Parts: sequence; structure tokens; C-alpha cells
Amino acid sequence: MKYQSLRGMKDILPEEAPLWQKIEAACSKKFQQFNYQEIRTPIMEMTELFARAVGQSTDIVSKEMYSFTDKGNRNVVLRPEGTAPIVRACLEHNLISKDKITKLYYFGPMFRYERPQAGRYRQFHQVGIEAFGSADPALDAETILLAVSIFKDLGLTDLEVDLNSVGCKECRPRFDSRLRAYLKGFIVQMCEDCHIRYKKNPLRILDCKKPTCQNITNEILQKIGDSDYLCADCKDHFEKLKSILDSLSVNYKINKRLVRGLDYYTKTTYEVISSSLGAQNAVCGGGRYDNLVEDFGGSSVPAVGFAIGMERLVEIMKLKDQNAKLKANVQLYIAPLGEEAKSKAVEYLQKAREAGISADMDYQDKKLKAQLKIANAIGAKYVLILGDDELKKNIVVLRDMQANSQEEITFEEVLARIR
RNA sequence: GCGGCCUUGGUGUAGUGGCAACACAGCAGAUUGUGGUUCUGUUAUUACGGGUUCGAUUCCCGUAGGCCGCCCCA
Repeated sequence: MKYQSLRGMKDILPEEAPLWQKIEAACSKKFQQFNYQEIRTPIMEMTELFARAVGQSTDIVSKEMYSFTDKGNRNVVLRPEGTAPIVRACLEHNLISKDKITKLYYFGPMFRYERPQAGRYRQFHQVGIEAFGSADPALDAETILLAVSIFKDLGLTDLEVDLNSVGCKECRPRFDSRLRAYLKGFIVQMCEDCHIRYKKNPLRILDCKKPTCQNITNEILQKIGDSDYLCADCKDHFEKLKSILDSLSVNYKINKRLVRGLDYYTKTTYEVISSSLGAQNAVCGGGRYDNLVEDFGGSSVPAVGFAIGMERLVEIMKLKDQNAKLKANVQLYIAPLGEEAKSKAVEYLQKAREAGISADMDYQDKKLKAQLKIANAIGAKYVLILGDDELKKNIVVLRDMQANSQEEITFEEVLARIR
């Protein structure tokens, strides 16, 4: 084979596309119920946008961006995530302010130059939401509930919501230095990556999966207690969020090791994870980002949002529902026999379609037998057979494929019958 | 970016240092214009490039891609 798709990119084939459509439909229905509006931003942005929002030292920015210079010598990237472009668009078009709530959703491809693996692609798709204008934990809860209800609508039950708070710009630095102090004596025993994290982002050490590192952090997590490291405001926010979720009967698990890799998160962070996905188990990730709008030069507008990974969601759906494949359902298949019949068939086909009937015909001059075979394969309900005899009599043979019966009627009667 | 495993028709799988096998799908046919069953035929430069060899699909090296783990995340 001469050409193949680029590494980490994949084709969504007709067989799988209906599943994507089903998911997209379920999402947009929910978004509307929750009063979110769609926004579509370009897939390319200036490099700086992400360096600033996501964080210079994060993996996404430091090694995973598809960046290049365009013909005008601009530094551009294929977007690695959806939040930064939306904040940019909102500020550019004045969509947000601290006096009003703005709720948006998006759907589209994202790009990260990583080593591909199951559930991890270089081009992948996210559906996500962003809600601007309120620091109320009830809004955090709304976003979590929205994600959960989408999964529920899709019939997915074995998912787990992990919840944490990473604090704000007041308490996070304090916690970082407290963590460093705790870890100081143990750091020599820890892994290489944790040494880097110790300097760059000590919170991430909690997220390390190596047993030796976890043993050390286990003790620390116990010492730290429930949410002692948070300031009064963040602690109150976290407590309120938990009680709202409790009152809504949303199941969640506090996971103090949940630290997300994007620098803009403050207070609430959460993930929805599936046990059936292997290492790449997060189907949805989100949280609050109260400083991002201000960092981008806007006024101080708090915000919260999430993103769902489409490929991973599709994967779970496929595991759950092996026979989710949908056949094309054509109502009428026209089978002409001979040249004269073919031109009449083209005319009938167009009339049927204009009447709102999904219809198709043979374009390969196949024998009747072969045409019926195709009609059967595509799941046609009726086949209209048109040969010299029928042309003479100005009627058609309408065959009911399920009932295994057929009759001679006029084309007008066919339309009336099927419609 | 690091480590491990893998790559044979459209799909799923055999197999051997000497003609590449099977199933399913596809297409064609089984006397006139009738499908979903049956039968017959047909469908591959064994991922790509190089090396060893009289001869490589098989052994070796490289490349590409996939999968798994790390990292990270959706």
C-alpha cells in the first residue's frame, strides 16, 4: 500500500460514524437542557496562547505541540486543547463578564504529538463545556452532573468520578512548600521523575504511580488529613461542592492524588474514569480555572469546565454494545432492466427523493438477481422493478422485501404507499 | 521521549529455508426478469528497504506502523 494515514491519526469509517453521531446527539441534547450554547473556534492558534494558558513547563506545551511557522512567519500550533481558544474567543468578542454567566460547548479535533497507544491519538476529538461568571460551587456541581448525565443517557454505568481540590493562588504555593518540607528527607529514595517534580510541581509527586514513591506519599497524605492544606475559602468551596453532589446523589470518590497536568486549574479538579480502558482510562477531565480569564488580560471572571474524549467514549460504547452497528436504511431500491428503463428509473428516483423517501438505484447495469441481492444487503424495504413489460403497461412491480410479495401498481401508488 | 511485544488477501487466522493454506466478506456464474439457503469459480509483489543464501514469506539488520507499559492526558 502506497499511502497510509499519519502516525497516530485515524479514519472514522462509515461503520463507526453512526456511533459518533449518536454520542454527539446525546451531548448536544444535554447541553441544550443545561442551557449551553455552541461555539466553534479555529483549529489553529498562536503558539503563545497555549504556552501562557496551559503552562510553559507542562508536557503538553513543552513537548507535545504541533507547532510550526506559517508563511507569514507566525508561530502557530494545531490546538492541543479547547479551553484556551475559547477564553481567547470570548475576550476577543466580549462574550463574558463578571456580571453574567456565559455557558458554552464545543466539539472538535485536538492535536498532541505523543506516542500513540490505545485510547491515545495524535489527532483526537473532544466535546467540552465551559461556564464563565460564577465562583459558586453549585456551578462546579452542574458541570459534573452534566457529564454524568451524558454518560447515563448513553447507558454507561461502570464509570467513576474522581474529585479533588488543588487550591488557589493563595494556598497552592503554601501547600507546595509544605509538601517540599515533608518530602525533603524522603526525596533521595524517590524516582527520577519525582526529583524533577519536586522542583517544578511538587503536587504532581502525589500522582506518581511508582510503589516506592506511593509508599512515601501515602504517609504524607494521611498526615495532611482531609483538606487541611486548603485555605478557608477553598476548603469551604470544596465542602459545599461535596454536599451538593451528595444531595444530588452523584457518586464520587475523593482522590487526593488527582492533579491535572494543565497549570490553569484552581480549586476543583475532577475526572471521570472507566475501568475498561486500560492505562488511558480518563474519559472526561475538568475543573475550575478562576485566574485564566484575568491572565489573558480580561477582568477577573471565574470559570469551570470539562472535556470528554470522544475516542475513549466511543471505545467504551463499542465494548458495551458489540452489535451497535447500524445498517443504512433505504426505503426504496429501484431496479431497472435495460437502457430505456434506466432513464425512467432516474426520473422515478428523483421523484421519490423529492417526496421525502430515502431511495437509491442500480448504476452498474446488473442483472435483476444481483440488484435484489444489493437491495437486501442495504436493508431496502421495497424494491421497484422496472423492465420493458412494465414500461409498456406504464406500471411498476413493487416488491416488499420482508413480506416476500409483490404487485403491479403505478408509480404514483408507490409514492402513496411508502410515504 | 524511554522500554517490551508484534506486522501473512478486505477481515480473522494457518504455515514452511524451495508452488503460501483455511474461514468469512466481495465479485461472477449455476440457460429467459426475482434477494436473504446451497454449489462452483475468482480475489496476496507474505508492511517497506537492505543483508545472509543456489533460493527468504520464514534467519539477521534497518525503517514505518500497531499494541502494551513508563511519561502524560481525552
